[in-house]
Amino acid sequence: MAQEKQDAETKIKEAARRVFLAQGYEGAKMRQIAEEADVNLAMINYYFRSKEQLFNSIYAETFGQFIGQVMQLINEPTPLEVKIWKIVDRYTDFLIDNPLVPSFILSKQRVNGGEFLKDMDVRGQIEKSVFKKQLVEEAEKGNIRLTDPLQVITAILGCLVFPIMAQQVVSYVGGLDEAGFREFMESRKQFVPEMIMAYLKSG
Amino acid sequence: MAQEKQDAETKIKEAARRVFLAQGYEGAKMRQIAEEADVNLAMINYYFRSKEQLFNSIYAETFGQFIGQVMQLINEPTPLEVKIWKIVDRYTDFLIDNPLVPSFILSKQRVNGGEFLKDMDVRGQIEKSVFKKQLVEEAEKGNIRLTDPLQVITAILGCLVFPIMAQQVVSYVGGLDEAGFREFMESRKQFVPEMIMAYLKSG
DNA sequence: GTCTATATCGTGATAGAC
DNA sequence: GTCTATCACGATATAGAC
Repeated sequence: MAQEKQDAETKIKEAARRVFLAQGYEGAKMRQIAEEADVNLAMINYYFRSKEQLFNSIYAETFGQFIGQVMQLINEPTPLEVKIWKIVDRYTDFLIDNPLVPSFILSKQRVNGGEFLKDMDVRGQIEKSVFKKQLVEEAEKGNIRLTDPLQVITAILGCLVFPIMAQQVVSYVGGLDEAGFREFMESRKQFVPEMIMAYLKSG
Repeated sequence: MAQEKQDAETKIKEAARRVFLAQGYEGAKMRQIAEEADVNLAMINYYFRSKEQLFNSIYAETFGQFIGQVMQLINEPTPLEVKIWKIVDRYTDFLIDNPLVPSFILSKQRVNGGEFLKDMDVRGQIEKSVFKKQLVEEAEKGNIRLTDPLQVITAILGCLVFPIMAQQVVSYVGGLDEAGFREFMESRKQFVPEMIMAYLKSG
């Protein structure tokens, strides 16, 4: 019951987000967005000048949320092992709720993804992140092995993002229905942290 | 110097493969394929009846190669640990040479990917694969912990496929140029097997 | 701000000569 | 088999009334 009567701009953005996420830039049609927003086609060009600008607006927002999510998790002031479990847990939930986000972000990535990254200073953020510091400090203390933080982060993200993007394949191979796939992702919340910690504590 | 003068059908297929891989189904234009194949636009419709049939032809071929690659690696009659190192090594090389294949395969996946999987009996192949047998047998012998093979395979694939798909992001965050990224993937050939083995031998 | 009507162009596909 | 010319359609975008 929040706001039955949204303004046109909001309705357009929400519809555009749905359509772009599902169909991609080329696959998305302005007509479909207009229809789903329950708005005239001309209205979209009134609020946003073009399809491309509409897309960029959606993309920047989605990308920002995504990166913000990762940054926040990485910088939480909890001990390393607890944090890894928490990152995986929260991030998995996010992906289950937003399964189309990864492919959406990666789709335009090779076109102009670099700009967004620079604008948000993603590199600096990660460079000075609590997570990276912890990996170095714990290694110096001899609690874990010394590793490239980028390898670790990429492993965590890949282990969670990939099955989401390849849900159909994973489900088919494992003979899983929709509930079965969710179970698979749930048990991944345990598998992935255990794997990461096993590696860090080995060698 | 193999075949300077290819027949039109082959030239079209090769051009279509390049364009579809780079642009996706919607983004690819028949005119561009024709130009890159150095062939008239009408020729494409002569050999393949429509854009969709051309795409399906390319997709089936690419998907088949990809799955074949995985199947072959998984079924090699080498001991488990050696095999894991080998799978990662070969598969990484394949991805470096074909970085666009994963997103291409996953792009149409939610549309009709299921059919291809059934046609190739991917599920049966994996079910009776040497790799799965080995995971079970080694666990029974007490050499490794008991795990869901699907979790392990998904981890390996995710750890390798994700950085390839997200090359721009990874490179940016790590401050890597193209050579640096290749190095990153090379060192991943060691990181990933060590991580998997550390997990299997732990617990 | 919101609508209808329309301009303009790019697309996949085909007809038909050679 | 290969070409040129063209159709038919759907796309984005805009003009202009209200």
